[in-house]
Amino acid sequence: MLQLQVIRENKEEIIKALSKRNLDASSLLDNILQLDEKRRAVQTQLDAALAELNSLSKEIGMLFKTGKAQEANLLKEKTGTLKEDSKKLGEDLNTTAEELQALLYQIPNIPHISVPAGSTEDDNEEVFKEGNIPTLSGDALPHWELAKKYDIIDFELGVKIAGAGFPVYKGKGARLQRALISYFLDKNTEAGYKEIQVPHLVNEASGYGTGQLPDKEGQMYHVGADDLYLIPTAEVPVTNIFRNEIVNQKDFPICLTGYTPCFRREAGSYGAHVRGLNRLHQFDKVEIVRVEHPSKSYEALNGMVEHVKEILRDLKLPYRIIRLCGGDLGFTAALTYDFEVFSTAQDRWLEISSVSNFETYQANRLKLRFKDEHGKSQLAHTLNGSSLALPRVLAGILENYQTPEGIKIPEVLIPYTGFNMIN
RNA sequence: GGAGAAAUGGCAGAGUGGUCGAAUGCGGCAGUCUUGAAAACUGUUGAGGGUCACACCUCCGGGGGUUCGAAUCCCUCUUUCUCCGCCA
Repeated sequence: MLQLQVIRENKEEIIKALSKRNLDASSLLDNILQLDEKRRAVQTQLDAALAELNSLSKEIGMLFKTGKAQEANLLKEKTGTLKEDSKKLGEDLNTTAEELQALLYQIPNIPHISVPAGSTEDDNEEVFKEGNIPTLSGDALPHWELAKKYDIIDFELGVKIAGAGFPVYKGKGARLQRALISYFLDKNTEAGYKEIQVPHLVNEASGYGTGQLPDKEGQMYHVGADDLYLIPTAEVPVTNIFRNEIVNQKDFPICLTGYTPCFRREAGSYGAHVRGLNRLHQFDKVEIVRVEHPSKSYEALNGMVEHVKEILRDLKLPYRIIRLCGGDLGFTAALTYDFEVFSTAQDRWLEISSVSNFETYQANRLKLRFKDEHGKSQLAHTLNGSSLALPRVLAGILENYQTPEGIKIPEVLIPYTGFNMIN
């Protein structure tokens, strides 16, 4: 959420920046500024009424204390209309503030200066590419065929138990997945991220804190009886650790990593591109989250990008990094780098990580602040990234590491799997 | 699930209708002293709105009510603790 004060002072710049998202925010911002002005005017009136009421009350108290009950009772009568007024003003203030809030929730984050203009993923900018794309024999299979061939992932069984998009991992498939999780967590821990385990269901306030609500309401599974949401990413519970917190500046950088399953309804996305592990309702992910001083957040973002690179180098997977264009950029992000692994057998790139800086957008919703050197509280910056999303890494490994004899296991994973071949 | 108790500032903990945004202790910050540190002493130290700056307003778990006046009384929700039951 953008800060009102920033909107007040930079309306034109914001409109211009948001046009990169193909959004014309001018009338929205005008409405906001108008409501903001109204809100402050009503607040001023209410404050004045309350101030008078307060001083009358004090006076009455004094009069009673000194035994002048008659005078006190006279004053009492004067409070009636003041109370009525302040009640009305209070109601007016509440509705105005709510309307204002609802509008503020509709504005996405301002794209970073480096974000390219554009409307679809075709306008994203490739910024880095590394790794060798293996040449596979002609009978190379996509991962869903390999999964069947070696009996390591059972999609049909998942359908029986839950539905499409809930695969069952079996035997060496399950073990490989667990190995990846452990490896990622170890790698992140070595890089200074503190491992934590968090709830997999979150309340509404948390959903608003990181911006999934109200923007992506329909994308999350909702448990109606308890009014909780299944997390679509660990970002939500992990970042919400800091909701309503004022952290110590000395604690920066705050670096956390956590493994969670992720649940996404993925309403409306069906078709050939979602076969196999490509798009699931439930999948595993290891996430890294950082809370940073505003002056350090882009340095931190680059650090996170380098970290994910290193993991992919370790796994010897061919990948590229793209900078998302304005049209593809997530609602809450200022700048996002996506990592994509080339899946040889499918002949396409699969997104396996998304690393973003949210600047103060989430922090403003979360009320996540820190005390600066002058003792003033300021909004912190939040960042996060996947390191990594499991299914597509798994797909990439299965497809790129397949041989006529079976699927080889990347060397760094062998200590975790205990085997070096799926056959 | 049943019965009871509680929720106050970073933490601990007072405060049962008026001058309480809130005693006191610890912690934090600044200073004095010291070669330096510790100790001791002194001062300072919640958040938000509002203002050029003041004034002023709001907040004692959330919401509502009583009252001229609520941290304090009432209702309700949530959470925590104790006991009982059940249970991975």
